Amino acid sequence: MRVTRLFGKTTRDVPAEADTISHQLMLRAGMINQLSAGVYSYLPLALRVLQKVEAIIRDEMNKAGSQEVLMPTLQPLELWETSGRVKAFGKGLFVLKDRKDRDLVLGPTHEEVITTLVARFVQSYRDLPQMLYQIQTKFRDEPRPRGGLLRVREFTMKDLYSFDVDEAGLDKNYDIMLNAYKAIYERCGLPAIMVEADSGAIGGKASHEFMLPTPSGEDEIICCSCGYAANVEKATCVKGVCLNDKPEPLEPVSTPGMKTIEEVASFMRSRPSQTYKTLVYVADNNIILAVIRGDLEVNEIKLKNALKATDMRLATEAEVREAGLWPGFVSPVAVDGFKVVADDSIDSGSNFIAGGNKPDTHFKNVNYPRDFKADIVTDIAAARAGGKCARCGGTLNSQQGIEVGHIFKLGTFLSTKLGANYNDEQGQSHPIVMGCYGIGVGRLLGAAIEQNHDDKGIIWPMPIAPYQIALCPLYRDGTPVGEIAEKLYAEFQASGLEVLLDDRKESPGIKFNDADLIGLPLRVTVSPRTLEKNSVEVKWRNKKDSELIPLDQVTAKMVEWTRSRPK
RNA sequence: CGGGGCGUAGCGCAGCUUGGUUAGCGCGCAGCGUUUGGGACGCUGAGGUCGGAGGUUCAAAUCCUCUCGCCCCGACCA
Repeated sequence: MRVTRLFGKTTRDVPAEADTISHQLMLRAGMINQLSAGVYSYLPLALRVLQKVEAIIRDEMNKAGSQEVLMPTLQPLELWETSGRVKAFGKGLFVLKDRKDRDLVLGPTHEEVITTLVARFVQSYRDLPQMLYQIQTKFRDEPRPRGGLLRVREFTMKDLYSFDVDEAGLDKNYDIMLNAYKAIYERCGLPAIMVEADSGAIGGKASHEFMLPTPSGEDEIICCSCGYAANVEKATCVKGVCLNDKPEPLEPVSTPGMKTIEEVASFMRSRPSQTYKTLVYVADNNIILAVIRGDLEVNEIKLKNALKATDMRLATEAEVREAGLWPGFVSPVAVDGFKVVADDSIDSGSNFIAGGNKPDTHFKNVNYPRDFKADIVTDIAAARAGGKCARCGGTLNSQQGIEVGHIFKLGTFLSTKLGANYNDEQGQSHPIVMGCYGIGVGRLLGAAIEQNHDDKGIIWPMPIAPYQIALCPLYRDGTPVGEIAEKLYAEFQASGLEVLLDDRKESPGIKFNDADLIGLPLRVTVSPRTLEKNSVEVKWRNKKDSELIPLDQVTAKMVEWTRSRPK
């Protein structure tokens, strides 16, 4: 492609709407254009990247034994009512009416459609297992699209679904997919970390996310040198054991004005880890108490899952008072009528300090289960960097990342609802066991740039770069620069290289800056200076130095370099 | 949904407080000339319903009301 013909223009100024680096660079490089909030056009440079990523995905999906299909974007709302997921998606569903006033949704995902499809064509265990995928546009009315391509309302997604006769089959296919995913990111030149993930209220028994580590990512990953890695939403850590003396009698203590754990602990000459913290939440319109050791924090996602709540938030101070509780002195002791969820740290010691459930009062020597009851005791604590790894005891680290893939073991809840069953050898009917596996292709593009850029622009990994080589002739009248550049351009293309020829009559500065901005992995400069030595200058985008390569060797070298270098 | 900000040429912005000629500037764009290894320069030129509607006024980019859109923080995000 010639730059003079390429649709899209680079700009020097950063468009005001862009805050995120990848967003800014894509706009400046002329790759995308915003039509409305979270809705973008992809210009040729961006589309080439998307297509390269898709080609890698297709190859890996096919190799894994799955088949490609294409399902409708327009889906009857009724189907979603049958699956019971209208509420789960809530306002995220784009709903519209057709001319006959029937409700339709723009598909935010395709579990419902594919399960219906599979129910139609699978009757017997002989028809299983099956893996089907598509690469298709999804619509989700996000409350707040942001970060350019990182969170949008219309996006391309690869979604694959597995169908098996039993859990063992699912486990096997899940493993196959997990390895295919690793291969995809590897081949894209984008090292992703696989982490344990929360599967949400609807998810099945296991779920993993693939994260591209980058400081600007909005997800936090907790990881350990032993290989443990989990989304902070899901991560666990060792809570340790505290003083475990003989239980003393429960005793109220006057603690005037002391509301925080720190105040109370220091007043009582104790430590936060010797206290209980009690938080008040509203879950599906009911007041609930969450109890946890004072030195730990509640992980609200774990709490929400423990309660199987669809909606949960901290209670306001007014709601706390209205419930007859005293902010700062709330306690599971001497209280009645609330559901209590306790972290399993509550019995990691003895003689804890807890709220008194009346003003300016705490209890000391609180012991579980002697002094209070909990309806649920489970892990609701937030893991954090610096904590101890539950697997190996090592110290946990944390890093930020962008979620670029998510796989779930769904189980049978959808096949049961939608009637996707098979008959076994005995003629008995069973629900099909499902898994689903998604990659956000557009987000991967944004995340790739977040991870691979410098102050000059994008630095594409070779496998997904829109072109492999930027060919920059520095024209000067009376020199053969133009002629030789054209010859190289033809030669490169004939050798199967993807090359972008900057045939503009612009100054070297403009060409170099634009080349850096667009970020093709290799730059080949032809100038009077290099021709004096019968050579061209070749430079890697991610390296400082360049080298001169003789004209008669450069094509062969480029073929070699575009194949062998990972970046 | 709560909080904050912004809509003026393709892009980045000024002008608005205190209403008053043909609404400016930089980049980009078109033409001509001089330049050419890290965003050159000169001259000439094109390009605007000032987001939209209504109102106040002799007069509105500017004041008032309503409305639409976009961005950021939070909530939310199977």
